[in-house]
Amino acid sequence: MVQIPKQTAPPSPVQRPVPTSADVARLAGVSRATVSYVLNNTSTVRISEPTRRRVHEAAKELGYVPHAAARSLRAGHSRMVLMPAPTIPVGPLYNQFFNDLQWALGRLDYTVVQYGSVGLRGDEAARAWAELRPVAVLVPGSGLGPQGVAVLKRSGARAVVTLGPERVEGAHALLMDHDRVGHCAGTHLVARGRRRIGVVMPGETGLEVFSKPRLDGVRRALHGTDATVTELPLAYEEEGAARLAARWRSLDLDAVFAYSDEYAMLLMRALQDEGIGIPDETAVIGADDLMLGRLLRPRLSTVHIELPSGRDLAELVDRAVREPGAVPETQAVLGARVVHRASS
Amino acid sequence: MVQIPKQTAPPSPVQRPVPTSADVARLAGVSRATVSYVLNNTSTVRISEPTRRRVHEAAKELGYVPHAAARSLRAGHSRMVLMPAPTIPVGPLYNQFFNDLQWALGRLDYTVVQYGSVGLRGDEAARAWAELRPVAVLVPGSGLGPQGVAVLKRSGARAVVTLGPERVEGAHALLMDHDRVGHCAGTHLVARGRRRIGVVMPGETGLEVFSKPRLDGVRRALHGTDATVTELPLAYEEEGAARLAARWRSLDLDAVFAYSDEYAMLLMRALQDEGIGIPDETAVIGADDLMLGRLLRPRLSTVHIELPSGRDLAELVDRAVREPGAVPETQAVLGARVVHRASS
DNA sequence: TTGAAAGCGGTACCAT
DNA sequence: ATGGTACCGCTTTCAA
Repeated sequence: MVQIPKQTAPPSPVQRPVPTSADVARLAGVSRATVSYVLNNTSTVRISEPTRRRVHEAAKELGYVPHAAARSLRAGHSRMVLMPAPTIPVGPLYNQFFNDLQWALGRLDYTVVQYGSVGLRGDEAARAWAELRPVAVLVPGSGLGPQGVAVLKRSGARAVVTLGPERVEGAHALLMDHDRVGHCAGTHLVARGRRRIGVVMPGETGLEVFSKPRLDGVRRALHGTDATVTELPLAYEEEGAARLAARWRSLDLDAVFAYSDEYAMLLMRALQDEGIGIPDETAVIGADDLMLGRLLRPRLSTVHIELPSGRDLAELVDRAVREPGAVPETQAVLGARVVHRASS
Repeated sequence: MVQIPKQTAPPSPVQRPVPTSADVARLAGVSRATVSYVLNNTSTVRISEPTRRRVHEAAKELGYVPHAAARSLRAGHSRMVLMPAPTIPVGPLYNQFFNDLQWALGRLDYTVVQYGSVGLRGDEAARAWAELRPVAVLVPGSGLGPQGVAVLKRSGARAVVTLGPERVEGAHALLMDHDRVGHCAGTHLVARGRRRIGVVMPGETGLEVFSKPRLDGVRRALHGTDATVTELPLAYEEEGAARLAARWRSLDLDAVFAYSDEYAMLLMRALQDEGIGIPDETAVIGADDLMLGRLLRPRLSTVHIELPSGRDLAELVDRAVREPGAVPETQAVLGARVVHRASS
């Protein structure tokens, strides 16, 4: 072999063309049809064993990999389930759910693809997704309107499922109404005799999708009682929490629903540093039932959120794909229950 | 194979066929070529304004959305950057990094797709990715071998970038060696006069990718000193932590590197419940520099990890795509530095 | 300014 | 048991 100093190395070492089934056919001395039959194990056609071997060998030698786009173009459909990748910080709860879902859909022979749609919103995004011709689209959060659903369906999506606060015309809906989370928390605090209830509203953008309904839920729980709600804007940083804690007594609250366990931890620490007794002076309850709540002292009361199982959702998707004409199902799937610990 | 007559009346509302550019052409009374010119704003060709309008109107009326697969099939390439979706629980650090990256690649007009490859491993997975003919593939973690890289390149990927502990032949490498994290922690603890150092090894499967190098890093830091390392297997649950804490004094350790801030919190709580003084009796240091560390008392020392900026990685990808022949770059990109707080 | 037609990589009919 | 070939939807010469 000739030694070539790396400096003079050609900028483009022969960029071999990507092998196609035609190349495999040529090398194996058969037709493209035969290659297709062999590599797909087509059962409607018999190929002799020697031929099969030659094809397989040729394919392996060339490093042949079929072209998914060409295949699905010809087939007129794909098994791709598309989900927009979340753009907001998303907790371990969702990650777990998503992994389950992915696994379950994989079992049903679907391919899950998370599509990064940064900067696109609403129907623009729907168009971008539609270009990929997914067989199903799962859309967390709100932001997809009936028009978006229509675009997707017209472009061949056999199932559109929203995972969010409200149903959208034409799409299946897994209602995940965070109102219920707030309602749980509110009901609990009232039942514990609390009357002046603060509700943390996180400052991070994008979280309003969750925080607003949770707040509304608290309000709903308090309806008909003499309890009051105070909104407490709070960024996820120590200083803000400290400032809030410093004026805490002037707020005259006897309880707070801290949006999530993480915000609860932030606030609890600030309150404790300020010498405010938990739960005596102020009860605190979080949400999400994360491990960290159990590690706080006092142990953090929380709202445990139950997401649908990945398997269930996968089955819904599969059903919808097989029966695209069916009336869209709508089911409330967000379970919420209080886990009472020491902080409330 | 049995032919299914298309006329079989579906129980569903008429499943209209997906509109194609031919449909648009027909409705607008022009050729498909013209449609393509208009919708793509092809600058090499002039189309009269009235025609443009008719085409746009027809497209809108039909709800036409171009078929990405057909397009890239014809074009011979795509702008898709593929990343396998992480299967292991991944922290806020990675999520942040990924969002940045996605945004930065979006700016460069790439489309980022996270591919759910559950159950596939190694070169099997590489094949599945290759079927999508992405222009670039970013692979976090180990698990992709030189063969996998070859498969991807042969199928047209112009850039393969690994984000992991070691470089892989043929691929660009962003070395994220967690050894350095452990090394930081170890060095710090030794400098603080600690000599009998425990290292938490998390029980969750999949985390060995990180925990092993971190352990090795601690070992490396202690090399040449008289300090000793003790591995401490620990699942992420209270009971395990309590059991570990119960036998803590018998372990005779004066410091512990707790793998991450979250494990540190778990362990710290258990140690404190056991009455073990932190940092006097045992120093504790975590990693990841999460907010929660600042909220613990004593405040948690930690190793701050610096991932490459999404923009940098995006630029690397773009460079690699434009210059596919270039020698693969290898750069260490994982920054680690101790944030000293009160727990050590 | 517009249209006809070739062809991207596969698949599945219909012959042979 | 195989091969020929017509598509799938789109872009892009080349001609008109």
